[in-house]
Amino acid sequence: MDASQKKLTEANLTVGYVAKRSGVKVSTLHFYETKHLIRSWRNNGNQRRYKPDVLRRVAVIKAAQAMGITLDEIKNTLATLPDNRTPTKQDWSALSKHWQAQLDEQITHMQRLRDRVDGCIGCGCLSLKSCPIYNKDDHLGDKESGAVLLNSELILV
Amino acid sequence: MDASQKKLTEANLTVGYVAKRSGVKVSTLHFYETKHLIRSWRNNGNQRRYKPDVLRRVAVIKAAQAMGITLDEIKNTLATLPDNRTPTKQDWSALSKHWQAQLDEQITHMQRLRDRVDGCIGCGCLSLKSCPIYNKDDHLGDKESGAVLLNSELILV
DNA sequence: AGTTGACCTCAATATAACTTGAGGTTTTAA
DNA sequence: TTAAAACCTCAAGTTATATTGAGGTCAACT
Repeated sequence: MDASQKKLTEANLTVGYVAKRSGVKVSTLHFYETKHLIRSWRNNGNQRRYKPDVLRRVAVIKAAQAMGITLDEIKNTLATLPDNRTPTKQDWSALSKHWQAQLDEQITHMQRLRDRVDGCIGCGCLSLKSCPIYNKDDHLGDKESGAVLLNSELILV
Repeated sequence: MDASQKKLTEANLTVGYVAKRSGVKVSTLHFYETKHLIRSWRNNGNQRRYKPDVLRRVAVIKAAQAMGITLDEIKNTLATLPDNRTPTKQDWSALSKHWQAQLDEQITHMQRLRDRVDGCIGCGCLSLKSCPIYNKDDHLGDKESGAVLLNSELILV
């Protein structure tokens, strides 16, 4: 029985093992702990020990980050997981739905943005009178030529 | 003729005007200038003056940032604009194509990620033997239960 | 001509998300 | 049993992207 097997059957993982398995540095795990994204307890020698579900938590954190979600938001969402017991299939599933909705939103936002970029930057009209997009839906008080960004929506005027 | 009209017909804009029109702070324009994202010249009193196309540049910078593109990458792309003359419709259009491709890539990435999250986190199997997704496409050497993130692809094992 | 608002520079501060390093302890394994 | 590897804490450093403030100048209106 090798070291990692032993750790796994005992279900208390060392920080080095978790780092290796989850692909993050030990310092990152320390950092996440100070941010209350993960938890550990200590052995007699004051070393951290983790339950195996920390691996899933870290994977979820990384996936959420890849979606552009901040650690603070991630912490809030992870907080919806049960405190007293190991998360179940249903718990993770609920989380998944949450991320999924967020991703859908982002994708939609990106698509709108892409279309705007296509329409407005691509248009390249460079002046108010000749901009078909601007002339189609005119709602800016200021009629000078130029460009503005309103609420993350690109508008060239 | 009010102040902004005067500035526009003279085609040299003050930093305050550009800030107001583009929706960023004066300090941000200073900052962008140190990063070579925008340019200005100085009047007799050492104050910045801008050509009107700076408004479009700033709008493009903001739009690109909203896509998750870094200022460094934006600078590189903006560098493809002509140095010697004011960008034309064709110039901006080329830029647009560049962003659009990037956005398409990101959207695809997000969609794949969402599907993974749906499939893998949502699956919630919590163990190797029962994970249909893992069992379908098994390419990890390590067969212990847990979770890893490989190349931004979420994989639970 | 004088006051007020806009501008200037440069240094410091802010936030997120980590990383690095120093100095010391614990665990593991030959 | 002892040396190496892994761990500990705490402070400082890092990168990106700005923002704020101090101390001083310039421009615009009355």
